[in-house]
Amino acid sequence: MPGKASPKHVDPRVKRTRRLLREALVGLILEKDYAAISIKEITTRAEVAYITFYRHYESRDQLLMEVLDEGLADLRVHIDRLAKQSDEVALETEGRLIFEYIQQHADLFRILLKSQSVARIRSRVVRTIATTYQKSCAPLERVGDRTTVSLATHHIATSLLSLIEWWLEHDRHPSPTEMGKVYKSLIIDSTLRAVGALSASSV
Amino acid sequence: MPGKASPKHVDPRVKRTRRLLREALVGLILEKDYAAISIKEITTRAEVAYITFYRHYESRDQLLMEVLDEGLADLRVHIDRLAKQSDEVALETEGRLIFEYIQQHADLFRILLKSQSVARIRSRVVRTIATTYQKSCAPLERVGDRTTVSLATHHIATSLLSLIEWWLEHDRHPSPTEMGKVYKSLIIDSTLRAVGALSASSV
DNA sequence: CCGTTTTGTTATTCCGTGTAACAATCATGA
DNA sequence: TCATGATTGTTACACGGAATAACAAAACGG
Repeated sequence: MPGKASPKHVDPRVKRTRRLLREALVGLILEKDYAAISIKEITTRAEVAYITFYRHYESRDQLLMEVLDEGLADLRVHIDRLAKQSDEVALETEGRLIFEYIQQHADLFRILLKSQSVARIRSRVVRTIATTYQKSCAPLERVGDRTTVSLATHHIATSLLSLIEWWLEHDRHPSPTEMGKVYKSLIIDSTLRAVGALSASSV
Repeated sequence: MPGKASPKHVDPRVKRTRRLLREALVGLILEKDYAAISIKEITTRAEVAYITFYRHYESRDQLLMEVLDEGLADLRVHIDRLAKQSDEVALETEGRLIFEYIQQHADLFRILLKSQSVARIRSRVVRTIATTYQKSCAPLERVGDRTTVSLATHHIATSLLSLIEWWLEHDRHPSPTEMGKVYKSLIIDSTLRAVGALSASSV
């Protein structure tokens, strides 16, 4: 993680202010369209002076990034933990666990999907998920062709996000167990089979 | 198409103004971020008075809708024409034709994908494509389960958009012929196979 | 407790939105 | 062709948010 060094003891006022601003933004995103949220609205809800926002962030997007980075780091840990078991545990179970996790963190995912409307953030999330699968999915590692791997991981990442979006929009109707089956057959199995067919015919 | 009746003879000044505004927006979207485009910028480039914009559109998004509706109507005609041949022509060829079409209309698709950052517009585009496949894809019509069909068409639509995005970002590197193979195996074949497996196990 | 840092208050500048009134221009049919 | 209605341009205005500046008040940390 390239960036500024993280000092051990941050001023408690700074920690508090940043937390209040993050919480305010999260609340607002769940209530209304992200594009319609003003800095003033954020600071008012956070019970913080207007200028204080600019003392910590350059823009609304930067604050959103910080919020999502926290959530994605958590998600990544979760997926990585699952990936280590992927040889033993069936893919169907892996899928079920993913959707159970989403169910428990529905708010985070609503924010994540809502903020897909910000192009930069969307591509960042896609890249994060794609990288995770590239590292964790053994069959993909064995494919030599870089283009095919790029295509496949991109497809998996966007398809998974799309599937999650569809699920949340349908009030999480099919159970996580059923969604696990969908995840396995529609996303993972399908992609791996297609990758096999494509690398055989040398794309 | 529900809406206001379309009179045969529109005032030429109105036609001209709306065309100028559309062209100005298209040019601007190709140059910079959609969110950063102001009404003033649009009217200035269109060489039209500021207030004239509001005499024709309620918002920037509405103008963008009009731009995309034109392009999507064209695309839809193209896809429908392909669909009618889909029994005779192989899916691989259908995919090749789609990507050749995209290559010829790269600007339109760049705009379409860029404007995905507007949530409302994105879901509208997804719905349009999904509906097209629902009507034209024979194997999907035979599936009784409405949830599965909804899931499958949504998956096809978002996957296709995602694939197009990936392709344009990679400078249209694999040829349309190769992309046709990808389209067939990664999107259509995969989805249909998965749908078969899922409806068999009754999702 | 005192110096440092952070936060709050107030004011200011700039820019975009959206509306209104009136003048000028254009289109069209009698 | 020319009179009438519709469209466009010009100017002005109110409103709100973005972003910055200067100074006062409060809180931290040693």
